Amino acid sequence: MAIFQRLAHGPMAVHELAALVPVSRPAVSQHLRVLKDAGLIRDSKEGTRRVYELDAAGIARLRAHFDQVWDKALSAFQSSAEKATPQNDKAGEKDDKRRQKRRHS
Amino acid sequence: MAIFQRLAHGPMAVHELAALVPVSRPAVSQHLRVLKDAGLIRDSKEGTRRVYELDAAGIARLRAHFDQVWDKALSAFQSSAEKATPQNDKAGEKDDKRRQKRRHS
DNA sequence: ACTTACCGTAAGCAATAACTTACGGTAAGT
DNA sequence: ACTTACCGTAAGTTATTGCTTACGGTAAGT
Repeated sequence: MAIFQRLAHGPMAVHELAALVPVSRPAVSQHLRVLKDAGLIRDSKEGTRRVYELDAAGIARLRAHFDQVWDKALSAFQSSAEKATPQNDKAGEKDDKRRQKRRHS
Repeated sequence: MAIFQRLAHGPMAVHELAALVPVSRPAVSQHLRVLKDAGLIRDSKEGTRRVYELDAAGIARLRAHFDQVWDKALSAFQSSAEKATPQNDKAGEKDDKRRQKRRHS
């Protein structure tokens, strides 16, 4: 996470990243590897260095996945809440705006 | 996660939940404890049973936190990407990058 | 060509997380 | 009162994660 947040400030090489976190350089490489496998970052060779940067598409994808989880949880929650108290289901519609889905690019 | 998603289908008692996941009942209890400490679920005594259900406010709170992370990452990424390609980057890019070779650390 | 700078991967180890069994405790049925 | 059903917690074990050191490999400077 700390590594990910650091990359949000701009592309960086591995040894620069390693200087900013309290772990060794190979450890940073390993973190970068899982982030890359997850599609959240990309890398490019630049001389003997290897520069990593965020991958906006991958981040958007993960974000959409989480949004789906939250939406499903919240909508199912309120439908079951209505079923539990069938007499007041009119009072349960107060959060219309929260159900409004976020628009992605 | 599997336990959380199950609770999205409606409130449930512990032993019911345990029947749906491939772990023992105490393990489910421990997971529920973590989720409760995180404010994502609530529990209510119902006879000898204990029924758990999602906590909409806690979920919304976590969702907001994640949204903030994504927003920060994507916006920072965009600004740095614009700065990296103000016009055509073939001309001066190599020089610029090489210049900060071992300035740090 | 050799040396330097950077990097990824493998192997081994320590810390942590996740699970199981065992136990005790409360509420309801008989 | 006893029994049954349900549950949380503690203790101990196993699996997973996260890190370090060690090594080899490529690109650039000399």
